[in-house]
Amino acid sequence: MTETRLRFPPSPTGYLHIGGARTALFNWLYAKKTGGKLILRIEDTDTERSTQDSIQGILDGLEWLGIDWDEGPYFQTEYSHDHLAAANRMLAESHAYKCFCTKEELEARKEAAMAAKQVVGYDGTCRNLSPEQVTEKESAGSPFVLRFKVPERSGMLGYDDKVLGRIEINYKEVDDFVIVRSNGTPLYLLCNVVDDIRDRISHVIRGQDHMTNTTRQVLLYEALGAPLPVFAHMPLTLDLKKAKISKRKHGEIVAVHFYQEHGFIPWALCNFLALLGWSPGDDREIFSREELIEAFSLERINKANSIFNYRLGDEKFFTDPKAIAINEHYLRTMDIGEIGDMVQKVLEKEGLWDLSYAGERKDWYLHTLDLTRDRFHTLNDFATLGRAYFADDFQVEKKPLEKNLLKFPELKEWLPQLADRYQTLDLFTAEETERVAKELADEKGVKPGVIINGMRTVVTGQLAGPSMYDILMVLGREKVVQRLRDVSRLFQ
RNA sequence: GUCCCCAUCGUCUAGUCAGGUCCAGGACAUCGGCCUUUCACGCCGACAACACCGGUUCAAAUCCGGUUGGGGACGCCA
Repeated sequence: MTETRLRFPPSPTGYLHIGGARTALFNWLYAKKTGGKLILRIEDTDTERSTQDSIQGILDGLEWLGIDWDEGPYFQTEYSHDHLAAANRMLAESHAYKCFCTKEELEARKEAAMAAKQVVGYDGTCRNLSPEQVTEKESAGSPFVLRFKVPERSGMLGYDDKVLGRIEINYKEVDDFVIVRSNGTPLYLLCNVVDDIRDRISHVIRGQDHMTNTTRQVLLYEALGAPLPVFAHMPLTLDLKKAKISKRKHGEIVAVHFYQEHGFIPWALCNFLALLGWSPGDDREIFSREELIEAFSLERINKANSIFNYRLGDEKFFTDPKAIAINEHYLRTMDIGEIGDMVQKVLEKEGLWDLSYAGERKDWYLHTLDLTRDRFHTLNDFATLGRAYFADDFQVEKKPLEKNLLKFPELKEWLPQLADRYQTLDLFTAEETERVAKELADEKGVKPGVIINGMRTVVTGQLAGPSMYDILMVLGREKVVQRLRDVSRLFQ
């Protein structure tokens, strides 16, 4: 069997979004699965909208996700010679013809067809121009485009789709499409096929929104005398209103960098994306890289579109709850060293990173992450909810402040007293600090919870957290005493 | 409007090709409980779906037809 060759061909007209990332992921998975190659090709023939920033954004996004490629990036504009050669060959072999219809004429005819509720498509006006007529128009300087000449055949035009099965359409439904613009530049339908042939692409995995393109491209392959690749059209990812997700309509929430900025673990996002439109056939939902590659197959890609269940304006569920759940799973179960590397970037960005965390305090650093990660949802939480572990300027949240502190005014006196006792403790251990805290509660005639929760609020700013005495050990006597003594500032 | 594709819990899905083991399984979310003198994690439990109509069959979520619904495409964008 010859090598499988797949490609991811983004057009650099914006950031990488999750739909594109998912397409890239599926292609990557299949390439890995079959021991083949993934080719990255930047389809930048839309010079109006392509930008350098976008190219960089796509590259960065793929790198962050861990989707690597074997060849490229190739740039489509660098192969325009190939595209034009193919177009000229088709013209010479009567697979294409010059069309002199102007945009205005086409527009008028289209509207007329719409009004008359007829099929909207090119009517073939220039298809049967005689050589003399063509020469005449050309010498008159009339601009022209090149149109593909759809064969006059009865019956059906089709292909076998790996996920959808046989797809067919009647030849008469396909109108003659433009392959080269009047300014001489080739169009997507053509470039894409020419490049896929040159790059020896064996499998084309793309969204179902390309299905009509595929039927027309089948004709192009035929005209160019090239064998058809295997086609697999993935279901689309829809928004809550069941519209195709797009950068323009959905903005940040569908951008890969949004997840990076919100503290997602890259592989967690890949894992989530893989489950959107594919399943292994059993109950597994969490996959390592190797497991996913092993389990993946084109046949198990779903036919039906899926909905990206994002939520806007929800603090905890800022995106699809399942994506967050998967992220949490990795956050709690991954090797703490790997988590440490990822959190380092977050802390650096927030100005909370200390070089000693990678040196003499590394054990402390990793222990702290391990202690707190069970309650967190994203990597960013270490710098926000967990800020008190790395800095003194943390915020005391309103809810615990009112519930655990202001409600008990006596704590203004008691907590500094506790600080004094901690200060003079022979051994600052979990057992000792617990004993002393309970002792104080006993003396004051309150439940230990009053002291403990007040202490938690002052020391971490949070309502929830790990075992109080574990926290004290991580923070160390000095910080604990200092924060407890300073409690009066919160009673202002 | 025309063509193409699709249709199982709120969401992601298993089951459909080889009809019975499915009064439909898992996950997320939600709700309840256990655990925890915090909150989570974890564990246990509950709620919740075969779009509709007809046909084939002893038997249909599964096969066939239709209806409805949803999506996509209809560019000198990619």
